[in-house]
Amino acid sequence: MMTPLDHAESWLADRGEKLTELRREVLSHLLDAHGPMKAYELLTALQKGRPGASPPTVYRTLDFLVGMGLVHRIDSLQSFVACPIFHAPHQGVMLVCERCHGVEELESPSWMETLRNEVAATGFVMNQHELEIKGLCRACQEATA
Amino acid sequence: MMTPLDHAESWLADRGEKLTELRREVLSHLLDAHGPMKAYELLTALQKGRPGASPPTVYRTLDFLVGMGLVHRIDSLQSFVACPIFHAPHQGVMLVCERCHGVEELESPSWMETLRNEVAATGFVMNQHELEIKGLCRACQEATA
DNA sequence: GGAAAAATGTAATGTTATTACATATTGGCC
DNA sequence: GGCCAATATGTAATAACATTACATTTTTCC
Repeated sequence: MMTPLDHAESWLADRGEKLTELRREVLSHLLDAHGPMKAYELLTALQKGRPGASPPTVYRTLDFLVGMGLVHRIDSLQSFVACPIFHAPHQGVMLVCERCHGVEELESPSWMETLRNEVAATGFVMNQHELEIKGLCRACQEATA
Repeated sequence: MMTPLDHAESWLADRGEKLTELRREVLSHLLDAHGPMKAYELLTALQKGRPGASPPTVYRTLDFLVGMGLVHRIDSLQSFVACPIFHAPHQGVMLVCERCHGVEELESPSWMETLRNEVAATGFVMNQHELEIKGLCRACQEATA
């Protein structure tokens, strides 16, 4: 049985990087959360087993994981979420629920190419396709109704 | 000649709100900047003529202007930009240059409806259509090349 | 002109993120 | 094994961003 952490490890190995113990812990917390976590929430969690953990500990590790595509930063929530689909490079679209702050990730939807073309028509070149779309997830629509 | 500030004033009047002196100053600074400004940059600018200005002064005013659609918050830059098109309600797409941090606003592009429909197909309802797309603006592409 | 609502002032604090430098760990090479 | 360089982590301080709570002033409207 291949766990998400195992996947992450081989994903990194393919790129010449290592899943160190610290990185493993951080990613593990994010995976367990099943949703976005704040940097300082992660810090508190880390400090349970690692008394010396400090902000740079967390931010450096997050920078690495985000750079490798294992974690996404959600700007509008100032939070971080484990990427559920890191078996391949992908273009993520984040659906951010404004009520519960849950995040669903849509992989490479069909309109991405249209979007890219129309943006390019203005002379602007998209680098990064992490779009955040805000709204209400299904559960919160039902709860609100 | 109808200045942007005059437009803003009548836009607010139509909605039963006022462009007070403080709001006018903040919006004026944002318009002059021709690009995104940080909250504390605005604060420093305000303090020139208003010694008592403090963080709440700025954040409250920005909240108001954002709420009225005269200003957009750019989450990825933690900055605020005057909206160039507040003559009508619109769906903004922000093209954020990763090099110069300039922001161009695209009004209601044609793929918006497709996007909305495809997102809706997942059970998620979009509330707010302020998308941020990161990349390189034309000028920075040329400078880099 | 007086009460209620809206806007602004003021002080303190909370939250998020970075800088700069020290130490430890790993991996290659002889 | 012993050394060097590169990578990773530890540590202290501080910078940058944002909110809370409450006081005061200004405006609105009867």
